Amino acid sequence: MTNIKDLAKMAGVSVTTVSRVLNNHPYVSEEKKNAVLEAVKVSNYHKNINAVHLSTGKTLLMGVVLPFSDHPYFGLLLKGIAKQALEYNYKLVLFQTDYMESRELEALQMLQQKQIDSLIICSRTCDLSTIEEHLPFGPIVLCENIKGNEVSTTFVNHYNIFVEALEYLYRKGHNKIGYCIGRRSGTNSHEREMAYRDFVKKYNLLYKPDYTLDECFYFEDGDKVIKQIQEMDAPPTALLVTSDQVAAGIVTCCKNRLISIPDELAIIGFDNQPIAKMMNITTIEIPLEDMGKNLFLQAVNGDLSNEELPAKLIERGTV
Amino acid sequence: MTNIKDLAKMAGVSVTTVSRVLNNHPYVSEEKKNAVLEAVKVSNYHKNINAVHLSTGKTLLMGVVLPFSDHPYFGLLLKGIAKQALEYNYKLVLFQTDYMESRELEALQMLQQKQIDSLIICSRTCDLSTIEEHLPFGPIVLCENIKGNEVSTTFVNHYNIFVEALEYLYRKGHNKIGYCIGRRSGTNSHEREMAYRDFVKKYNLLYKPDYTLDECFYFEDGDKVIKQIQEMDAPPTALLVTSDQVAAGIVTCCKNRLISIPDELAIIGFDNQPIAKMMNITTIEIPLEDMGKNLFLQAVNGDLSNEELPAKLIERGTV
DNA sequence: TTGTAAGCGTTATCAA
DNA sequence: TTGATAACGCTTACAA
Repeated sequence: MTNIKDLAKMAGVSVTTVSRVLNNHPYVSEEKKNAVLEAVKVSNYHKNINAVHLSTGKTLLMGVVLPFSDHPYFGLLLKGIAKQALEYNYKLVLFQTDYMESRELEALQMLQQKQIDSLIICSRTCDLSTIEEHLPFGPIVLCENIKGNEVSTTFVNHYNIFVEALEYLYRKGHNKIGYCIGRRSGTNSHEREMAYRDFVKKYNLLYKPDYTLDECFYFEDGDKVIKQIQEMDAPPTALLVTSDQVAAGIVTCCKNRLISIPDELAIIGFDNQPIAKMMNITTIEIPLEDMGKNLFLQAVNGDLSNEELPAKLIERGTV
Repeated sequence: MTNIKDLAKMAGVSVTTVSRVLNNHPYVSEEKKNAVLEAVKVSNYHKNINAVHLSTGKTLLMGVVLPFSDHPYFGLLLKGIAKQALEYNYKLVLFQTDYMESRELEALQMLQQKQIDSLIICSRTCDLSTIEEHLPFGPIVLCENIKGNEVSTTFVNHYNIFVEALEYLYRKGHNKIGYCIGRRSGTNSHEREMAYRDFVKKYNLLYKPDYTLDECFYFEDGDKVIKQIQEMDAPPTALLVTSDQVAAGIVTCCKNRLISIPDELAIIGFDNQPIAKMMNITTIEIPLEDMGKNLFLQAVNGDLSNEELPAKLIERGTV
């Protein structure tokens, strides 16, 4: 495998000159430049990027931590990140964690080892303190509502969104409202629970623990939700579903079982994914792609900021 | 940032000894080992992995090229790859191409530059000759039915699968059969078209170009399919749909429009994703996760092989 | 069991 | 405009 030294010999110049040509630096005569370029061509030369990294201390690699790569929520977020990455000439290193802390630690370790320049954590399992410990090694940005810390964040306000959606359902006459989430832990889930509890308190409703349905990630989980609801003696009349896929699954299942929507059960989805539009599902639009873009920018620039992006209720046919 | 030299000084040993300790090599006295470990701890030392890469010529990084990261087909494939990667202590570098050749070339370039050790291309846009040109720089494996070449491949036989499915529908009394695919180009699509044409010829059926519906990727594309079908003067009575998501979208759309399945329209999906089970869709099971695993193994080991994995018809309620 | 020193392939500093 | 040469931080013969 030819290297820069070989090129220098072939072109009859110094390695410095070769490096200059390779990196488009000024102060190289046209003549020598062509000689180098010619040598590159005939030798089929390619830079060893690892040497570049070692020398420059940069990798143009950004890590992205997410629990599942096969979920549309993260798919969309990733899309936004990837778009910016392309523009900035960065490559992405994916860490699919399945919510296992050990996988997150691997990503943090790669940051320490300078294998990646910075890290975006789309959904976190490890402690915030663990994150902070790794901050000296490079920018880490989070996708959750945390402010005034050392970490940059981009997020939507899930508390406000939840309150807004609950109030909307309440105005429509519902007072038995349940909600579906992915996992119970995590900042987002915590915010939602707070919102729900505050809502229940405000209107003097009964707080029922089983109105909170967890482990709802995919379309097919809709089945499970309906099953669980039907076993209750006082099932909710409306459901806040934090994923359009799950909402779509619920709607489908209801059609199969001849449960009328929204009469017997009202549904509000989340994200405003294409599937929600197709199935005419009322949903909360989350600007996932924009969030991805913003996360990337925070990560490359390494500047500390906490940015809230707006969400919006989209009224359709399931409420 | 402390380096191996600093550690050596701190522990009162040579850099070699430090390196030995760091890599668990034998022939280090317990005493010196502890001294080094202590130095590592107090200095909060972390290897610069780029130096390791430069020195060893390896990166433990594998590239994965796929068109969309937000599609369940590739999600499942990726899952299989990721599982093996974990076991082999490899990290994955993701290249989301949106079927743009330039993105594929970026991946190939990273292979040339030794930034990744090997490359898995889940779906290809560039020429096979382009792939072959890059083979000297590291293993490249493909997920399509190509044999006897320089490249390793793992695939299912889409020709046979299609024939089998078409025959099955024919036996069930269908002779106006259409099919939905993603893109028209690519080895898989080509195989399917061949199978379809051969089937049509075998049974002396009329070949109708508009029975081939392309750009079907997601659930929401089901709508489009039904719309297109309904505009035909002689619409197909059965559809082979190369993605369970799209099949599910079609089934959903049919329910909305009171088109009876399978009486008015029979559907066969592909992949046997969870959504197919939930919606009781007859489908062809493709061992995507296993394929992912196999692709990874071929890529790490760098041995040349072409492996066909079996697919299986799963009879459910849509035919 | 330990250490010296020569790579690995770049970039960057400095002098010419 | 050019070129020596010293980093960058690690691994690994080879010698002791």
